Amino acid sequence: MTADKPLRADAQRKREALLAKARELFDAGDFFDLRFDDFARLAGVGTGTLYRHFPTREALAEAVYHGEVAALCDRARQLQATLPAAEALATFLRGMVDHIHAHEGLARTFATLMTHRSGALTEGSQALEQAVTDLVAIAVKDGAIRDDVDAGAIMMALHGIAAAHNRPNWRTEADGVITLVANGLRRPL
Amino acid sequence: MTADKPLRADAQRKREALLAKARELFDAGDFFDLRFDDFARLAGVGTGTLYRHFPTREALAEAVYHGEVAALCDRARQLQATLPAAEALATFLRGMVDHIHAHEGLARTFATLMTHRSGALTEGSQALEQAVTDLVAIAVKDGAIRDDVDAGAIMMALHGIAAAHNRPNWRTEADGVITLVANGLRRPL
DNA sequence: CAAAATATGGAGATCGTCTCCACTTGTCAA
DNA sequence: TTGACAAGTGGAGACGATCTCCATATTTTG
Repeated sequence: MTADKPLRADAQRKREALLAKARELFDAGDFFDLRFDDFARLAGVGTGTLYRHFPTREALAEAVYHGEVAALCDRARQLQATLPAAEALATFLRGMVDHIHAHEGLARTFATLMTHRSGALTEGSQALEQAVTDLVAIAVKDGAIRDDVDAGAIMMALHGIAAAHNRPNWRTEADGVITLVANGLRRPL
Repeated sequence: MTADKPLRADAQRKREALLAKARELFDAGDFFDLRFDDFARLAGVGTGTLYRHFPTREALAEAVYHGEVAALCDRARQLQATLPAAEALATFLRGMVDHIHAHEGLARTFATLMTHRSGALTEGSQALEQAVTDLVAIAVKDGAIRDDVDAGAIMMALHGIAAAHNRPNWRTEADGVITLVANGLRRPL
């Protein structure tokens, strides 16, 4: 399911060009404001080619998103190994806010990926959710946090943060959410 | 700003027809899946008329949403008057989850209204946010909850809940978020 | 190096959204 | 009433974005 096809040389090249340009626009935040056809031109590729590689804008967004998610997951694992469970979780969440803050595109993807009901969760979101689930599981086992709240709830909160990234004082409010979550996770007396 | 124009009789009728049909589809959850032109037909109205009354899909959604928001705000005021502050807030939030659960359309509107960066917040959202802000302010004054978290953070969490309304076990997770928030709001030792 | 397989690009089909205006309906004064 | 003016209507078609299709180009394979 991962090693699909041995892709031809030029195809590989075009695909990479597409991804490179996408990443560029992604961080600039222009990605979602662009006509999809124009994006093809920008990347020096015909529309047909673009569509064959990435059937929809979201598919492309997700491909980019994938790299970022991988990095985030690594970070999660690293924190998990070096910090006490509850702290690892809190630090990870704050890191997510930083990341969303720094990468406009990630926020939008995160948001649209949720809004556009895609039925099944996308691969990227699942990986991220798994990372959170793991962090939570460990913290629970250590008795560091309450055990009656699902990791899904935390994902929801994160989605809220990402979806609202255009609010006037987003940063303060986002930090507020994290504070609430981190605090809310503490075991009730 | 409220009493715009003395609208003609037939115009009033058409407008009402539009709103009625919209409400119907809204609760069924079909509203956002429909071609906007087709919606006009469904309501027995020409496209031109539809567009004059409601220039965009969101405008119409918001008009419907408006009624619901009014009800929710009333509820907030009522709770504020009859319950201790912190409890009023928590109860209100749980009520929101119930409401979103019962009205598919509300959830979607809530979500798209946020995602589609409309720059300024819409009237409806503002009213709702104001209600939450009031509940928070009172609870803070009573010393019932911590004072370092903005009402905006709570709105974000709610948005997260609404945006994710299509997740498999939404209800459980949504309740989880509320638990986190309610718990997180308690004053730190 | 020829043939088969694979990929390309961009012209144009398709499909929602939205505008425009010739016509209908309501209002109001006489 | 009725005429004349204002207000509103509907739907054909302009528009703009997405996506398909296939004649052509490139790579791989034998």
